[in-house]
Amino acid sequence: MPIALVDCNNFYVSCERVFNPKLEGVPVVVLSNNDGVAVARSAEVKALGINMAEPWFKIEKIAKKYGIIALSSNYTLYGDMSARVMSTLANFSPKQEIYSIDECFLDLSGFPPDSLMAYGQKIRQTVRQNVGIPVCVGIADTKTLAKLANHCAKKGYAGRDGVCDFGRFNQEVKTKVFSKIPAGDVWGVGRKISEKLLTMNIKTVEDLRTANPEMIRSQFSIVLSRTQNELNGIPSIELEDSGTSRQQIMVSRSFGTPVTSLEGLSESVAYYATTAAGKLRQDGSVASSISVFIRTSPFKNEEYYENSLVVPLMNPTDDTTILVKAALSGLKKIFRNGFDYKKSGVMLMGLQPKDALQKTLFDDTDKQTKSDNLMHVMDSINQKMGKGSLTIAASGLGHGWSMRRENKSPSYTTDWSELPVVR
DNA sequence: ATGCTCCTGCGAA
DNA sequence: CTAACGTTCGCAGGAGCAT
Repeated sequence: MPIALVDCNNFYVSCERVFNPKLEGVPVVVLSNNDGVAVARSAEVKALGINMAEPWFKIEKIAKKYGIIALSSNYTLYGDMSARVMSTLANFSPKQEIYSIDECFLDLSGFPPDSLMAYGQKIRQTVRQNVGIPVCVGIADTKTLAKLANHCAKKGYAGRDGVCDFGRFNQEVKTKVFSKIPAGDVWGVGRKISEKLLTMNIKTVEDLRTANPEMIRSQFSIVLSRTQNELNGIPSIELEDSGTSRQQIMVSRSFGTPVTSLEGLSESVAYYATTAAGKLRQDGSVASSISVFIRTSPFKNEEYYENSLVVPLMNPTDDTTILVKAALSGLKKIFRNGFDYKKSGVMLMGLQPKDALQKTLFDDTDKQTKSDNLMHVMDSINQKMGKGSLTIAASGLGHGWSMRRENKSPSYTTDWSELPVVR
């Protein structure tokens, strides 16, 4: 019955610290793409009152004063570190659900209940030793409670040394702990729902747990009902097998500098469609439609414009050239002159496994084989020579729109050419 | 009435 | 130099459409 939620502490910051010990003990933030907002903060930065998703230009003044080190995000590095953490954790349970880049659930059914604290410690020490990343462990009978236990472990509320097992608490102790935690800290309760809960005088986790279930179901949704069940120890969210492939692929970026022309937008859209098609082939899937969107900045005091369009594909495909053409045809229809565009993107939808693809009347086997060969060559060249070595002409070469990354660390684990030279 | 597909809103990391 | 505010994914529920 027990489930563990293992979550890496300040994951991106911790990744950077593994390779640069000078970052230890000093305030560090990692910024999002385009150096836009803070997406990871060290404990020292959190202590300064800097929030998640705080824009960098607002942090910058404080940063100078306190010597905050700001790093551009390096997703290649974090992805590789994540894979190492996850494979280490896989050894601790026959069933693992990788929930995000920095956390996973482990099924601990059948483990002796009184040994779980020690097991949690073992997990922490092993990950720290093998990968160098600090983690916290929360253990409870449902996924929602395991998340909450992890929250407690991180805050040091209850539990010791980064591990918290609710199985050791009786209801009285749980009530005491739950009464101190805001309802908004519960997994599945975001800004909107916690605001609405507050108007009903539901402030804490304990308030939510003991609220009238019929009222929760009628005033909110089936999702919050399940969350409430889980807070009461009734499992209502299944542990999923990782390995089920995703249902959509999204590639979008904000621009470093605004784009006004159709040509500029076309380059970006072609580039994103190319990237998305690569991911699609990696998954071994084909897409049956592609959606394209563009938008201006929602923050500027100018007229806002955003639009999107879904372009259906006659035959589901993983061919870059077809996907790029479709995306560009959609872009042409939604483009309006006279705007400063700040972002564009592409989404592949209706994904299905390529091998299960139904043959249609329009199928041309010879053409299909040629396309597959071309895509294979494209993928292997990009694999050998580095991402973006070979793209289609429509994506251009200048990339004046591409994002800012002023302070990126080297891709230590995945790119030889970025390793520092040692003499 | 019933069953779809599409779109939007919300949440999470 | 100024201005500058992320990305990707799943799910639920309602709208709109066809039958």
